[in-house]
Amino acid sequence: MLEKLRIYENLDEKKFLSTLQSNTIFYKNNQTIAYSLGDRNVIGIIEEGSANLVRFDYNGERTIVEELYSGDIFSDMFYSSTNSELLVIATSDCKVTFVSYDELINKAQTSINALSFLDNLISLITDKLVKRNERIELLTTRTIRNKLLAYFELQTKKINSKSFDLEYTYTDLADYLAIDRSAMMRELKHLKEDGFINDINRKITLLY
Amino acid sequence: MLEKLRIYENLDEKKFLSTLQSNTIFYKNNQTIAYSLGDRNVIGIIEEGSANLVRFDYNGERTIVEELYSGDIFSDMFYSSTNSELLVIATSDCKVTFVSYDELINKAQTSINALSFLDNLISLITDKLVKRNERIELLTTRTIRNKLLAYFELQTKKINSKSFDLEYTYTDLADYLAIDRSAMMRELKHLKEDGFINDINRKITLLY
DNA sequence: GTAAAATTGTTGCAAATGCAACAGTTTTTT
DNA sequence: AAAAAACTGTTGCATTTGCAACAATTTTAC
Repeated sequence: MLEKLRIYENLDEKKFLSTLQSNTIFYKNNQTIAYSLGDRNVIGIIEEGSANLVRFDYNGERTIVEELYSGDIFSDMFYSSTNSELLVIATSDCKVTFVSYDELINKAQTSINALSFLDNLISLITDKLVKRNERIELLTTRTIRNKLLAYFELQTKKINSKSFDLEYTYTDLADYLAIDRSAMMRELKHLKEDGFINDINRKITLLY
Repeated sequence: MLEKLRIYENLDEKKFLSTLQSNTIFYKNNQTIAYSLGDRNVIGIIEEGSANLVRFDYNGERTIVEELYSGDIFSDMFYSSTNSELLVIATSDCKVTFVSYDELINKAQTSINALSFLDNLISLITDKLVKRNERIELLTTRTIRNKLLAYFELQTKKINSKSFDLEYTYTDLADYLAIDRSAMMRELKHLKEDGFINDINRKITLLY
């Protein structure tokens, strides 16, 4: 039995979805999830599986903007339309439900389920905002060393321990911190040499 | 007569605020706006005036995280509590109203005003998210030249014109892009020399 | 309207960073 | 089980960037 998704907390999911004109679609791995159906204000919910929100630069280069897992939501509402083209691409077979935000607001007047959904929606959006604020805090430090240390400190603070397992590959971490991978590896070596950290296969320990 | 703030759109502000235990406080310029009153989930609304959300690093250095103007909202909900200390400091005499998010959700079941407020709240939060996404897009480009061009392109796309007036001082722009100011000035000169841009006191024009 | 503070514009220099390239390892695919 | 792909680890080198410092200009405060 699957755990209840955060977006459906405190509400009767079946009843709620039946009152809206929601639609649920299954996608195969690597398929593009077409969610920008002309009209804005549609919210996609990853019910099962995972997907990536990716951006294609003018020169065709691909960047992962956000990794989406079961329970995550995505929407055009969160991205400026002036930016480069964004696509959501399944990274595994997945099940996605779409609901209309406008309809949701209408229904919230009469449906306690819709109101709870709205509450959960705010919680998920503020979570995204928190994550973005964290990332900006990392990106605005000026040196690779500081970026790494800030990232490591953030992780250790989150789990309240001096050690943690890297959730990214080094390649992806370099991407997340927007730095050159080889330069990052070099700095990582310096941090070890200078006794700031320990790194035993993917487990980072802060030594200060 | 003041224009209606976005957060109060489609609702009777007076009636709405009277149903909640909201409180409105006046602050003098440079005063600290204490909003983190132990309990989380309080939303502050800048009714009049302006303020800065600032962070103090471990070494005491001050960074402006967000500039708040009339109509903007702020809340602990949007920031990870593991981060450094955040303060809201008035940058002019201002009037701030605080409402409890939890109370708001409760009231939304019965009050159409509260529901509209919730709708507006989502709109303002997603706006913040859009802005953060934009900033991250700029911060993840690798060179000063690309940061500047990306910023300039974003501005021109927004107003659909090749020219625009800088909304920041150069000092602040360097801060926003997280680059050294003097290095930015140097690169700006190169961009002019190479015919990419024109800069006639604060008015930037893209020449491509 | 004058003084003080902030911003702009510039430069030399040292340090940090990105780039390119490649070998070794691990993971994924077929 | 073999082949392909992705990731890790490393280095030399050129370039970019940050830092420090200062004069000139503009803005703000009293």
